[in-house]
Amino acid sequence: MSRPPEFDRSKALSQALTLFWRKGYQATSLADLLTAMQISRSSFYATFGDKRSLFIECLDQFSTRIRSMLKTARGDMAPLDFLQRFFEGSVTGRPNPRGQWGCMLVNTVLEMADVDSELASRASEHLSAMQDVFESYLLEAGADPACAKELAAMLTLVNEGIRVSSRRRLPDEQRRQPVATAFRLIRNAIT
Amino acid sequence: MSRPPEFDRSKALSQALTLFWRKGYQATSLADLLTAMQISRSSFYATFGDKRSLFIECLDQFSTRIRSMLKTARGDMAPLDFLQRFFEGSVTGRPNPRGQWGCMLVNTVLEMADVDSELASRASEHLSAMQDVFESYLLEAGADPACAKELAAMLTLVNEGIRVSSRRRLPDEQRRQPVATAFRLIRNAIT
DNA sequence: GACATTATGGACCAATCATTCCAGAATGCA
DNA sequence: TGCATTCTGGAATGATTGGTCCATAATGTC
Repeated sequence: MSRPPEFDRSKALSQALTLFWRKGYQATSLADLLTAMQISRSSFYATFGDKRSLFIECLDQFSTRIRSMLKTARGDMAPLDFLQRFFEGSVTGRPNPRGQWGCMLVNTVLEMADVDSELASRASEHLSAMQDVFESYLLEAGADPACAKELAAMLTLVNEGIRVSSRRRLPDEQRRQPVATAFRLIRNAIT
Repeated sequence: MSRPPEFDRSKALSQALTLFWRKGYQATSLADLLTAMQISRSSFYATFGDKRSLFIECLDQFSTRIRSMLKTARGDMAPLDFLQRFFEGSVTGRPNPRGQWGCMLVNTVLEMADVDSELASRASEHLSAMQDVFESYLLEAGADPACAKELAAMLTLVNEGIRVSSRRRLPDEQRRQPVATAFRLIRNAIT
C-alpha cells in the first residue's frame, strides 16, 4: 500500500538526545543535528517539527530513560547501595563518557532558567519525578516517612551538585570522594 | 590635556555581569549588553575588546566579589553559622532577586562544558578557590585537617546543588529545607 | 512496469549574530 | 575660540542561524 520509512526515527532521536545532552540547546545547531542524526534537512522538519519540539521530545525521553533505569537496573541490591552506585557511576568517565555530560535535566534547568521558562520548568518537573523515586527507595530502606521526604530532597540536591561537579574535569578521586562522603552522612541520618 | 572618560567603566561592567549571570553567555546578545550597559557599540569595543573578553572579565570579577564577601561579611559569626547563612541567603529571593540567578561560576561550568573549554575550566578553577575558603572555615570550626578537606569538598557539592535548585522556582520551603538538612548532617560529621 | 509514497539535496529566505568602520557630536583644556 | 580627545550613532560587514520550498531520486506495492 505505502512505502515504509527508511530511517530509524528512534535512533535519530537518540543521536539528537546525545548532542543536546552534551552541548545544550543553544550550542547545538541544526547542522550539528543533521550530521549526527544522518537525515536530510527536509526529513528533519517533516519528522520532528522544529528544533525546539525535538528538544522537548529528547528531554522527556531522557527523563523516562533515567527513571526506568532507576527502577529496572537495581536487581537485588539494597536501595541505598543501589542509589550510591547510581551516583558513583554518574561520576566516573567509564565505561562510556556519559559520566562527563552531567544530567540533561540539570543542564537544561540552568541553561534555560532565564531564557525559556517553559523548557526550564519542564526539566524541573522531571527532576521532581526523580525525587519521588529517591523517596520510595528511602522508605524501603527503613526511613520513616518524614525523614524519607527530607532525605529525598537532600538527595536531589546532591544529585544536582554531582552533575555539576562531574562536568568539571576534576581528577577521579576528587569526584568520587564527595559522593562517598554524602552517602556516609545520609546513612547516618536515617531513622 | 585630554578629555576624561564620560562613562563609568566599572558600573558598565557591573551591568554586564548581571546580564551574563542571569542569561548566560550565549543567550546574552550584544544588543542586550549595550542596552544594559548604556554605552554605544563603538565604546563597547574600544573599552572591552569583544564579547568574550568582557565575559571573562565578568567571570573573574564575580569570583573576586564572592570570595571577598565570604571573608568580610562574616563579622563575629561562628564559621559554620556564617556559611549556613550564606547558603540560605543564596536560596531566598529576597531582598534582591539574585538568589534566583544561581551562581555565575556554576552556570558557566555547565553552559560551557562542551562548548568553550577555556571558559569552563576558568569557572571551575574559581570554584576550587571558593572551596579553599570553605576549608579554612571548617578548620576554624574545629574540624581536623583531613575532615576539613573532605567536608569542604562536600560543601562545594552542596553549593553546586543549591545553585541549581535555586533556579528551579520551587516554593520557598522546598528550597530552604534541603540546605538546613545538609548543614545538620555536616555539623554531625565534624570531628 | 506504473503508481504511490517517502526521503533527499539544495536553493532560498529573513533574521540575527558579533564585529568593523567612519563621520560627527560633545566636552575638557589651552 | 580652537584644539585634542573621547564618545556616539548608524551604516555596512560577512557569517550563521532556524526554517521553507520544490523538483528529483529512491523504493515498496500492485
